[in-house]
Amino acid sequence: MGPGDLVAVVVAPGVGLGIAGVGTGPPSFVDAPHPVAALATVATVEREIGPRWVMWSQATALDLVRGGTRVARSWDVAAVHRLLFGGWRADPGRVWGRLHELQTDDLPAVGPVDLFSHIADDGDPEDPVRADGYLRPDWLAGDWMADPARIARWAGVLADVVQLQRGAVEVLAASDRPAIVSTVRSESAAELLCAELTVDGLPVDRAAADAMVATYVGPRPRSDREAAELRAARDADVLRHVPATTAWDLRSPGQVKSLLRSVGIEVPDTRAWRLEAIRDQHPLVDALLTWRKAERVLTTFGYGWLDEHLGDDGRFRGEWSASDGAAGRMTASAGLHNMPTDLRGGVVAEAGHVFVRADLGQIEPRVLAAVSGDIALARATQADDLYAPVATELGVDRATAKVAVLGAMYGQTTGHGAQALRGLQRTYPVAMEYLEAADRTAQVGTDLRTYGGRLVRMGDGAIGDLTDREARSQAAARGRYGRNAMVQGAAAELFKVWAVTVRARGHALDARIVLCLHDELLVHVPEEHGDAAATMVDDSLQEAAARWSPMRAVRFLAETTVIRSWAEAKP
DNA sequence: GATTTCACGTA
DNA sequence: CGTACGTGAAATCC
Repeated sequence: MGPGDLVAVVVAPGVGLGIAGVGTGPPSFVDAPHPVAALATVATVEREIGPRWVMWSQATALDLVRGGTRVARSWDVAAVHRLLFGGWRADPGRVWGRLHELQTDDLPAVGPVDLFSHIADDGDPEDPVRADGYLRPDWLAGDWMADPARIARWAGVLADVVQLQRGAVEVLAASDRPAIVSTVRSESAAELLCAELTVDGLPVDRAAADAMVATYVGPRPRSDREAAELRAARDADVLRHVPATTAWDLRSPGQVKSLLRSVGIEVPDTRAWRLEAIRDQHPLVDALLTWRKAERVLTTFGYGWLDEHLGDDGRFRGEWSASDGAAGRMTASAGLHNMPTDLRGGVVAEAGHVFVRADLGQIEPRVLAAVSGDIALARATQADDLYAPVATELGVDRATAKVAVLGAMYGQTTGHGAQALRGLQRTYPVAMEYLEAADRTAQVGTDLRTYGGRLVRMGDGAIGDLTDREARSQAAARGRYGRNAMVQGAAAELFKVWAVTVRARGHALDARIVLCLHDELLVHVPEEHGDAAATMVDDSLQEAAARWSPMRAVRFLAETTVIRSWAEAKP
């Protein structure tokens, strides 16, 4: 065994490990009932050899990290499955079935009688593979942990699966997506990073966070009764603008609409941007908008939110996914990705530490230049502000150029951007044709594949009975979805290469990524290494771009600052 | 009780 | 009739 060789590992907490070299011999069981002792084996192999660990999914990485063992490299079977076949579900039964070209729409399940019961009963129960070729549902449900022989066998199944995946990746690489080979590595490492983010959490200063919340909803109520009184007082602040003849519920959009009608304001809905436009029309509107802001903080990002997710160790925790949605972006729960910017003052580096905060500048148009191979647009990426040269080329002002470029990537076809769009088609025909080809492909329901090789499935939409108008509208929506997924997806791929490069290079400085936000990284580092870490983050972007980008000529840049609180970042 | 709608936060 | 996501409360559907 040598560095980078594939080694399959399965973790049965409290029982032991199954380990199998891929293509190098029979699987084995490591008997170590104590979780730390079990994982010490992984740690030793990691240190002495440094293989690429094959895992079924991020769940294994979580087991390892929670046991105090972190590994550098992996092959995450679930992540690779999502790349190859799209969608989100990537449990072992589905992965196995798909690789063996079995029907996976309705997988056999454990439990009461089902269509497969007659098959499930025959064959050797110690064989994870049934007579019909599917994996045994009881094994999938956890019976693989029943004894050492099964655990070892389960590692063997994983090793077989990765051989098949490797074959599928090579076929795809040889046909039209050479980048898939490196995407497999970066997406797998992103799963490791997500496991670490989930376990480590984000540094949040409880007192500072409480103070941020207090500016919107006042100090923490001392009792439920006080909370109810404060709530009533906030409601009354809005309702004093109307006669007290009706008991309006401000939390009900329907009633708010009626409430507005009672003062002569007619709106199709009560969304904030719509009310913002008529803020001066009646004092009620202004009061309502202020109330909404406080209500949002109170219900979603208030004291309850902090109590639920902020640990006594000063770390705020959510669960992280490395590739969600159509485009394969990272997602996080517990509101980590939609925390209002106004509350970022609660995110504070620990004593003796600082944050390095870095965000990619104008990532989507730069990525578009790269994946489409548009030489003219690549030339524009040389500028710090890409929209400036685009505006010059088009003979329009910067704002118009920006709206046009964003509109092209999002599929906007109306409004002021429409005129400039024709200029874009003249000046950057390769990039625009790339977007339009994606649009056309998606419109007819054909699957797409991003530059990095992720399958974007288009087949899921309902076809049903539609009027011509509805059908056209749905086709157009699919077109926008498809063209955006190609850009957003490629941007997510580059972002993850950057993030996992920072993860790897950061070790020497004790720098840890604590937040990923689509185009932004927050890195926590001992303060004496702050400047060095900032340089490392910038260097990592150049390294990532060199590895990822199909075009050397495309320039990527990050704005990087050393800060103590996330609020110090420019908005 | 589960699902959908509306609303709003981030990129 | 630009995109993607997560969350909470009310409305709606079993």
